[in-house]
Amino acid sequence: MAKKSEQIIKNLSTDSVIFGFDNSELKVLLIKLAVEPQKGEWALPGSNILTDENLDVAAKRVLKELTGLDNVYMEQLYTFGDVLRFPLFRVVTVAYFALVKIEDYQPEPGPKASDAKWFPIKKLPKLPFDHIEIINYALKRLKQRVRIRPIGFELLPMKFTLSQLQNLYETIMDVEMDKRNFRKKIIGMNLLIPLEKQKGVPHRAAKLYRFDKRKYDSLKEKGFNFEI
Amino acid sequence: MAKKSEQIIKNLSTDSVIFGFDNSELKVLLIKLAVEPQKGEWALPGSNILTDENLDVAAKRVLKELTGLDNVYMEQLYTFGDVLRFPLFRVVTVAYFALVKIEDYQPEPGPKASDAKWFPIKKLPKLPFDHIEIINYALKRLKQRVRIRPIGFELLPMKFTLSQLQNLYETIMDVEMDKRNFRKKIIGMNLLIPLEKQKGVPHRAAKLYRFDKRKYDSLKEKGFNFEI
DNA sequence: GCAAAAGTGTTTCCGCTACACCCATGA
DNA sequence: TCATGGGTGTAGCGGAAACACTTTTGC
Repeated sequence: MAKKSEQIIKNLSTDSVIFGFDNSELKVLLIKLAVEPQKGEWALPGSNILTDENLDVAAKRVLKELTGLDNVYMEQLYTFGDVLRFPLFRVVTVAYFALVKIEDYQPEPGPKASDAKWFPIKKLPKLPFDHIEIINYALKRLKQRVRIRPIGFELLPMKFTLSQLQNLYETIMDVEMDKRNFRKKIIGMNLLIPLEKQKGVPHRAAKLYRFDKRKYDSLKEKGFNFEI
Repeated sequence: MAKKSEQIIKNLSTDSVIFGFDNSELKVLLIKLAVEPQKGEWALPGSNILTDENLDVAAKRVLKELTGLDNVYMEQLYTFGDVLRFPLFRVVTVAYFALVKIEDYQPEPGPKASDAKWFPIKKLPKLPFDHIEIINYALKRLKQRVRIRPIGFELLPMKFTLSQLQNLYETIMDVEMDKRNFRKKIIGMNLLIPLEKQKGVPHRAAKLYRFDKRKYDSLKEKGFNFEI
């Protein structure tokens, strides 16, 4: 008999849009469904919520179970509940979005997924249910968030160059930026800690930086606004 | 026997934070619960969602049933699902926030509510469950939204003066603004249509305006950003 | 005529934009 | 030595902020 802790809420699920960035493209992590219906189709990682499990916890658990990912930036996105979104019965899904340092992570599908793979946001496969709508909503949210909160760093390796950072912003926001102005602005915020230089690149080595989260947190309390 | 359309989803509900503005204070509409548990307590209007009813539709229906309100600005806020938020069993609630022209509305409690009343946001009664948390979240969202989308107008009468508008912004955002700068900015957006003057006020009569929604919608398509 | 709110311009300042060339490194 | 990206400063413009007095109206 199932323990109480493994009872699921029948009409509720969680789905996550996981973004990664590989220095040139924004990507989304999808899993190949291993169970009917829709077996074999690529979809957002998602599953049911347990009756004694908080929503955020459920989202994290599902992510871990299906993709192996742990300890990533996650934020509740929106709740999608169209009556017809799931064909068999009514399922309302609380969607989350997650940001992953793509280099740190090699997809490892869990037991309920037969595969897990990064897809460029511009070349997504056909997706079941309303998953494409959820991804589009997440992308819209990401574009907004990245401008006003320093969450872009969640998509970069711990140590990154200013060019990588600029490239990230340009890709997500789909604009071109002036290199000097971008650097002035970022450096002016005093939230980056300069580190050593790159090595082994076939051009002048760039300085590496890391994001000073502690400083940001304390500035934020004093009303500082991150904005690019 | 209940029609299929009246089956409820047991573990899901919707709650709404309804804001109103009476020219000096921001207020929230609460209802007095008419059924156990918590009978007699003031709370956010909320109820179950039906199995064949979209979330937005449910939120609107519940609002109408409990408060008589119809045709108001509504937006999904966040989904609150703490395991312990409801004492009897697990209930996840999809919260909405609504903006109401307070002058147009005299509270009329529906059959499931024994009373409905506006409370100043700074003088709320003790609320059950996590309702205070939901209100605080809604307030935070309102403060953000009002700066970047012209939804403040939803809180004012159709015809309003610039001072009323400024007062609304000052109250919501909890700041003081310079009258001349405020007027320059607002008028400069060209989104207000000047109307006749006030009558019967014990001081110089102010010009009334109304918000040009059509114009805003077409500007928005061209990429215009409302921002105060 | 007085109280109360409406209405109105100008100056200053700061941040955003535009813009082009030299440097370091590995191949 | 060449290809590739790294790194740097300044001038001009425009929008934001600061600031105070006159006007209209009802009582």
